[in-house]
Amino acid sequence: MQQRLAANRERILGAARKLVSKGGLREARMGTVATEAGLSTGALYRYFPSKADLFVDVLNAAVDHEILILDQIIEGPESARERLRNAVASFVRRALRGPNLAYAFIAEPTEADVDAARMLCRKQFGEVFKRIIRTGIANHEFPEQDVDASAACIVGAFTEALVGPIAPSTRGTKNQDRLIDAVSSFCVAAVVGAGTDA
Amino acid sequence: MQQRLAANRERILGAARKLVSKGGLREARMGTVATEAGLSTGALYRYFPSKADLFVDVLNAAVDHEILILDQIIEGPESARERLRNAVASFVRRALRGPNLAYAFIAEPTEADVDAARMLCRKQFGEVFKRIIRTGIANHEFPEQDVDASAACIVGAFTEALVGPIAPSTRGTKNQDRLIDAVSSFCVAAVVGAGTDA
DNA sequence: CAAAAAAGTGAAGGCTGATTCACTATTTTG
DNA sequence: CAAAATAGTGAATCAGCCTTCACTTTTTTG
Repeated sequence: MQQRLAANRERILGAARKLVSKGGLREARMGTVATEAGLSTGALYRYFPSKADLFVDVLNAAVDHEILILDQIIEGPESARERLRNAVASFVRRALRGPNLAYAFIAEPTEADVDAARMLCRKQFGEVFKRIIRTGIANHEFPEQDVDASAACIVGAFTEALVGPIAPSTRGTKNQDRLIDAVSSFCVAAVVGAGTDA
Repeated sequence: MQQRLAANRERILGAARKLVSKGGLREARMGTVATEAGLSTGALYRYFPSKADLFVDVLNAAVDHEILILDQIIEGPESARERLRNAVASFVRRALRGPNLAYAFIAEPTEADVDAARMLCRKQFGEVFKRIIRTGIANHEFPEQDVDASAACIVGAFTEALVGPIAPSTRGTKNQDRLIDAVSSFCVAAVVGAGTDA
């Protein structure tokens, strides 16, 4: 019975995740989540106090997972340049593969409450990249640069390349690999060469 | 009397612009626009068939203006690298100065209708950057690269650096200049060095 | 097993905000 | 100037959705 409850909670989160990854927050209705989870709308409110709470949970779970993976890459033994490249490539690859959850999510503002959480998540991603950049500067792989700005640019760059309207079509594994490579090359080159031009 | 009408239309557009640049689309209500313009809500609908139409007009006007400026820079006589740098710097500078209209705008999705327009605008910006990149590749200033991806990355990068939550605080002219420089250096370095790392 | 507690239901309520419309005010026209 | 046309008003309407709640069903407890 405890199990039933826990299972329900999971089913709700799963349903919410699924809906977001399909149509974005914009199209995620509480009613649909309920149906998808096999419950009534009212029941949702025994598990989550509000829509915002539910989706903030979904968001955080997804992002935490992603951050964990990035952290591992960042901690690796390779050169900073290599780690930076891997981090970006990994993020992009995962975004293209899996049902693009965190990604559509990260790019799409909505109600103020969820939005606050979203911003925090982007900041978290930024922090990860700041870390590698600092490391690289410390051991002279990268030139001195505005770390905050560079991190913001990196996050912005791959986000736009992934979900933005400018994004090239990502049909086919061939194109995906090409995109992964293009985006990570872009970011690496930017960080390696930043400041050069000042 | 024709004048009165034209003037009203302008006042409405102006009010809408003002509200968006202050609080974003999210907080722009038709009623507020009306008040701000010195009219009643009903009157707005004699000038624009719907909220979406009104704001699409506002968006397009702002973006057209911006594109025009970018185009001029792109057409200039400098090296491709120089023009790229100038284009990015100009965009960022203008965004930081003026009431950040197009910018908050470009970054913030809403109803499907307006959103479609927003995506088109981003695409337009992308096109401009593709153009310089192609030029630079043609005369061997830049290495071969995925032009679509690079353009997407550029637009994403400066957008995030400007309005994203990662964006460093831009209080003070000093910081602003620093940011302008950091972002344009980042983009130039990326394009100049892209592909190097493949 | 009966009573109490907990979980679940889904239609009704409420809120926010765009859009409409019956009406008034102003302007044009003959 | 009277009549017709056009502009403008703003309260009422409508729509979408989240949230609540009076009630039913299931589970726990003594």
